Amino acid sequence: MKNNREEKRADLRNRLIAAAERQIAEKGLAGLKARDITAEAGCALGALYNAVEDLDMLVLHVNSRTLTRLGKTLLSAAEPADTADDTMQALAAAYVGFACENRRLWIALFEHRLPEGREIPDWHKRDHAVLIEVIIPPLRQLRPDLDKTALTLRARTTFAAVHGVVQLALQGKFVGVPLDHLRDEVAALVLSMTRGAQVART
Amino acid sequence: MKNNREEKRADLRNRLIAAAERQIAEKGLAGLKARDITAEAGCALGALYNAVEDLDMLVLHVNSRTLTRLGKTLLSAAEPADTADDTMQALAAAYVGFACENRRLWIALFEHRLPEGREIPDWHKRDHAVLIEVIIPPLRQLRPDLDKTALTLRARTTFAAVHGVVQLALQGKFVGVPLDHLRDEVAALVLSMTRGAQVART
DNA sequence: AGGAATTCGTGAACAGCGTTCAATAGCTTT
DNA sequence: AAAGCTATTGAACGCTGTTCACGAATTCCT
Repeated sequence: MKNNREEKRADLRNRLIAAAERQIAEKGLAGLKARDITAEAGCALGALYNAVEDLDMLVLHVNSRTLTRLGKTLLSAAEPADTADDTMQALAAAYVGFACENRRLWIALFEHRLPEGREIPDWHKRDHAVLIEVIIPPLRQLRPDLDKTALTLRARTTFAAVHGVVQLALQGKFVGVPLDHLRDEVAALVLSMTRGAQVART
Repeated sequence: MKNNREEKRADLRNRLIAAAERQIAEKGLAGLKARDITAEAGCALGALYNAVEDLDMLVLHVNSRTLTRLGKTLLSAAEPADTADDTMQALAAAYVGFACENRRLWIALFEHRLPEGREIPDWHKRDHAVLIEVIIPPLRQLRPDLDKTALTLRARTTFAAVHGVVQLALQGKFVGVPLDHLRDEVAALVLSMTRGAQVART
């Protein structure tokens, strides 16, 4: 029975990730403490470092989970729409909705940073990709003149633009848009980007 | 001679802010340590807490300095241009330039967060205002239909959109635009926003 | 000018943090 | 059933920001 061993190991790992996720959702990334996590997961402090390399890596696992949920939300939001404009709007609206409903977890997604010199592991990078991939199909309709790499580049820019508005608003950074206007402003931004894309062709 | 007292006090304060600024520029916000700052400023550890409320507040002072420099950069970039489109492009380009040349200090501007429940003091909020104010004149030309509050709102959105692209690129967040395409992509975004604004009127 | 009063700088001490590690307990294999 | 290996434990470590009693310096008052 080697299964039992790996089973328990994976179980503890999941309990730790779940506890960390719950605590980030409750108190934010800055309020995440190793001792609280292990207490909630029902293990000793040191066990965390056997199940997972680091606290940072634990956060990355939580973030991957959040990204998976966000990806599903975006994919199902993109489906029913017909025109590229509508799809863009639906994606942006879904993004705003997810960020508002999962505020602290969403903030952790972009607030967290590895200590200088450490590289983000590939398995986590892959989970980010969906954010860009969902934008490419509608963007291709709007900009049939762009080739694949230019399209990817523009998709990143488009994502980042919407993301910036949401981020400054959600972290209450004073220069950010007030929360009750966030949806409308994002919609206006996306509209001007899609309209502008069709006119500009740059 | 009350002057001497306040003079020395202000001098130490400035040395502390300068040391913190230099160290953020060198090692980033995460590498900022109270002991290193006081060592560089030439005072004891405890003196920091007499000159300044907190490490957080020291960072805010550094950020205010950065914002003042950024504000000047933007103001002088906006001046010579004639059309609103050009002004917008000049502002965005100046913003990108400043962020790239003052990378760590610029990142600290948006990475730093006060512990939950603490409010950003007014003197620091005021220093943020310039980021929005420079956008309003050209935006008013593009959108003469909007009233003052709607204009402010749209200015925040416009800023946040550009900001988002720069931020994700500069912190190397993988979904971000590669640094060597940043200038072009921001220019393209601004173009589609200005063109889109003139067409959309929303 | 000189003593009193107030303020300031000092650095050891404290509490809290992430992380490590020798010892212990528990499972797996022979 | 015993040996061998791995996982778990929690005390201990080093580093953090912050505090505070003490001594030095400066200002104020007469």
